[in-house]
Amino acid sequence: MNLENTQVQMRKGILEYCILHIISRGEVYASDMIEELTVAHMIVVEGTLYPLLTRLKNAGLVEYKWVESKSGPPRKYYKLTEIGAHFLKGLSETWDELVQSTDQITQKSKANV
Amino acid sequence: MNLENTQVQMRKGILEYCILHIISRGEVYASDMIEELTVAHMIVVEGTLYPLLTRLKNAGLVEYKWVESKSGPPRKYYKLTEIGAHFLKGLSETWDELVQSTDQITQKSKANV
DNA sequence: GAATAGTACTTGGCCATACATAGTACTTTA
DNA sequence: TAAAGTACTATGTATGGCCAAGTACTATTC
Repeated sequence: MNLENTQVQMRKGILEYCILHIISRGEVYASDMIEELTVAHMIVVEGTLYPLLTRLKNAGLVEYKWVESKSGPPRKYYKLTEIGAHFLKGLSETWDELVQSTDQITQKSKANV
Repeated sequence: MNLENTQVQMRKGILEYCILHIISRGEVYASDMIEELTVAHMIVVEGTLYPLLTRLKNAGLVEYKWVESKSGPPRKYYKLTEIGAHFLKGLSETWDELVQSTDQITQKSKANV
């Protein structure tokens, strides 16, 4: 039980939420997502992202289309489905509640952080 | 992939953080913790909490003493060790950063939620 | 045009954790 | 002594992040 591992555990589920949000803002492919997550200091590697995207696809939350690239193989550009948009809404509420519950326990208030 | 399962995934790791916080505020035993978590709308069941406490104990983050009860078997009253207090501090920073990163991606600011 | 490098996506295995469920142990009460 | 309640323990399942290796396509270089 080390700090690094706990950080990994904390990311679970949250990553899915973040990915859906990124996709909801416009069509993107995997490398775009990794870059955006990295900018936000949420490190993600390919081996995490690609399986996640496949799960989202299989669950019908996202869909993609192949787009040819000038510099390499074609890319999968993702966008949300209606189901995905609905799911994301529910997830947002869950996240907000979770943050609120955690703040309550850790005795922080969102107002003065 | 349903909402309920994702909620479970979101809780992973965060629960450990909350438990350490609760213990840091004074000596408590398992039922106290479950009650406090329930009040904060973070549902936890015995099968989750007890193994977690055992992990924390084995990692040296918490210690306990047996206290006899007037109504039932003796209870384990937990408190943080020095290592645990230090660990909790690191976890707090991780959590704050994670919330911040997520807010950035979801385009919320903590100031006006 | 064959070899090399770069980009994008895929797959299999490992580990940690939440949860359900069943079980153990102790105390009080009838 | 049996029954009920409380506290803790143990086992098995499923999920998901991560590592590492691999596949496939394109462009570049000789």
